[in-house]
Amino acid sequence: MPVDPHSHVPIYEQIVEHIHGRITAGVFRPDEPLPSIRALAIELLVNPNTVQRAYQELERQGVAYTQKGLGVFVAANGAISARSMSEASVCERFEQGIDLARAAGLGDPTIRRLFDRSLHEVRETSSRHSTNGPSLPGEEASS
Amino acid sequence: MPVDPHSHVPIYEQIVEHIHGRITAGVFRPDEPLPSIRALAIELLVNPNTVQRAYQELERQGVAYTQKGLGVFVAANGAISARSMSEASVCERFEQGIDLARAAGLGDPTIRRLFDRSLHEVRETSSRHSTNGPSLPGEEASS
Amino acid sequence: MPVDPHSHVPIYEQIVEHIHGRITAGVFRPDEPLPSIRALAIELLVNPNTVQRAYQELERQGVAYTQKGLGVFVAANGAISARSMSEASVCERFEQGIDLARAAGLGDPTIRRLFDRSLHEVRETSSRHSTNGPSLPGEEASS
Amino acid sequence: MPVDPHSHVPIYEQIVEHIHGRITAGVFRPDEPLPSIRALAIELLVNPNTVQRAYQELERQGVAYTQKGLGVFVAANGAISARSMSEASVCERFEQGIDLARAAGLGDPTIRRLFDRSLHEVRETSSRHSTNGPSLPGEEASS
DNA sequence: GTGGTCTAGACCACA
DNA sequence: GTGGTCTAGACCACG
Repeated sequence: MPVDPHSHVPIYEQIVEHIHGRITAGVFRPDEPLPSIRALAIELLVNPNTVQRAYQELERQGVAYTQKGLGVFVAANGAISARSMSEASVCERFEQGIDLARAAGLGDPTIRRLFDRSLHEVRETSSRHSTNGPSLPGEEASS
Repeated sequence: MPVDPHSHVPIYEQIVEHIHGRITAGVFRPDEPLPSIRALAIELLVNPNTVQRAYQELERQGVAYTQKGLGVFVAANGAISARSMSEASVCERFEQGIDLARAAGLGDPTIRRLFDRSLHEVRETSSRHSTNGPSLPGEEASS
Repeated sequence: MPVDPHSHVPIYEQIVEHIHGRITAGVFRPDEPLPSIRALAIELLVNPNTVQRAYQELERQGVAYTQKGLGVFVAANGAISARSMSEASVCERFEQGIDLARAAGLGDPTIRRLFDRSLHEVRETSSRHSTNGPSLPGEEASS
Repeated sequence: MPVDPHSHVPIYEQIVEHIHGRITAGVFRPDEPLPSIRALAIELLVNPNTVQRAYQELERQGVAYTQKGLGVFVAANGAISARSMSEASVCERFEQGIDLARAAGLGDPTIRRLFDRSLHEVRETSSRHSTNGPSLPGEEASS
C-alpha cells in the first residue's frame, strides 16, 4: 500500500514521491520505462488519470520523459534528480516535525529522543515494500 | 508564519497543532483563556471561521472548553493532552520522513545524516515566534 | 468563441493563451481576480476541470496565484509575463508558418505577400472578441 | 528536424505538410515516386505506420496515388494541389498568430515587428534540409 | 460561494 | 497496446 487515500497529501503527489523512491532505490533506471499508466493504476488501486497526473509532474520535473505510444521513461539524469528530490521530501518531513517540536518548547535532546524512537518503531512496522536490501545498487554511502 | 497556506495539511489542523504547541510550551495554561477567535484570526492571517473550526476540534479533543460569552479556555488536563498530541504530531512527521527514506533504499546512517542536517538548518531559520524561552515550565525532560 | 474544440491544441492551452491575451490587453490586471473556474467554464462552454487545468498552468508560470476559497488572481508581475508569453505564442505561429514556407522553397517576398494577405483577411473576419479598441491601457507602442 | 514529436499537430499531418513542401519545392515531381514508407520512416525517425497514414491522406487529397507493388507517386496535378495546400498551411499559421496578437490588443505595427523578428530569427536557425535552392522550378512568383 | 482532488468512462493519436 | 485530453459528477477544505 504505497499510497494512502486518507492522507492529506494528494494521491498523485504520493505517487510522485513513490516513483522518486523507486528510482533512487535503483528499481527504475535511466532510459528504462516506468510502469504503464494503466498498469500502475491497477497496482495502486487508483484511477489512471491520477497516475497520469503524477507522471506528468515527473516529466515537468525532468525526472521522466514520454515517448508517444511507447510509454514513460526515466530521464538520463533522472536518478540524480529523483535522489535529491527524495532527500528533499524526507528533510521536509523532518523539518516540519522539528518546527513543531521547537514551537512546543522542546529542546534538541528531547527532539533527538523522539526521532530515535520513531526510527526504531518504523523499523518494526517496516514490512512494507522491502525493496531495500543490503545489496541494491546505488544507495548507502551517499552525499 | 505559524500557518502555511500552501501546506497540504488543512489550516484548521495547523492551528490545532499550533495551540497544542503553545499549551505544551506553557504559553497557554489550564483554566486560562485562549486568544479570542477574532484575535487569533488576525494574528495568523486567517479567516475567523477557520479558527473557530480549530477551537471546535480542540474542544472535541478535551484540550479546551467553551464558556459561553467568556471565551475558550484550556482544560484542566489540557496541558497533558496537548503535550502528548504535540509529540504525536512530531513523531508522525518523523515517521513519514523515515518511511520515505526507507522506501528510497536509504539506510539508517544516511537517514540520521539528513535528520541532523534538518536539525541544524531549522535552527538557523528559527527566528520564528520565539515567544517561548528555553526555561518555561512543563518542557525539557520528556516522557 | 475564444476556444475551438476541434483545434489540435488542447483546450486548456487555448484557455491559457486566451488569459495571457486578456491580461496583455489590460482586461485582467495584477492583483485582480480572474473569472471563477465555474464561471469561465460556463462562458467557454467547457468543463470546469479543463479551466482548472489552465489556471493551474497559469499559476505554474507565475502569471497567477490562488487564494483558497477566494479565487485565482493575476500575479504582481503577471502582466509582464503574460505579455512576453503572448508574444512568444504569436511568434511561434509565425515561425511555424515561415518554416513551412521556406521548406516549400518560397522566398521572403512571397512569404511577406502571404503574411500581408493574412493580415488583411483576419482584419475583416475579426469581429471576434473586439476587446481591442484604440483606447485601451497598456498596449500599442511596445518593445 | 522536419517532424516535431512535441508539437500538438499530429505527426502524420506534419508529414503530409512536409511532402506538400517537397513537392512544391520541386523535389518530388509529378509521376515520380515518393520515398518508400520504410525509407521515409527512417529519415524522419518515425514509425512506418505513421508514414503510411500520411500517404493515405495524400492519396485522399489527390496529391499522390498508389501503384500496388511499385510505390506511391505524385499525381499529375499534385504540384498544383500541393502548392495551394502549402500556402494554406502557411497562412493558417500566420492567421493563428495574428488572431492571438489581436486578442492581446496588439496593433498592426507591433504585429509586423514580431513577424519581421520571426523572419530573421528563422533565417539564422534555417540550416535545415536546404535541398532546395533559390532557383527551383515552380516557386517564387506566387499566385 | 471559491479552488483542489478524485473517479468513471469516453475518444484520439501513435506503435 | 501506449499516453493525452475531455467530460460529468462527486467530495473536501476554505470564506
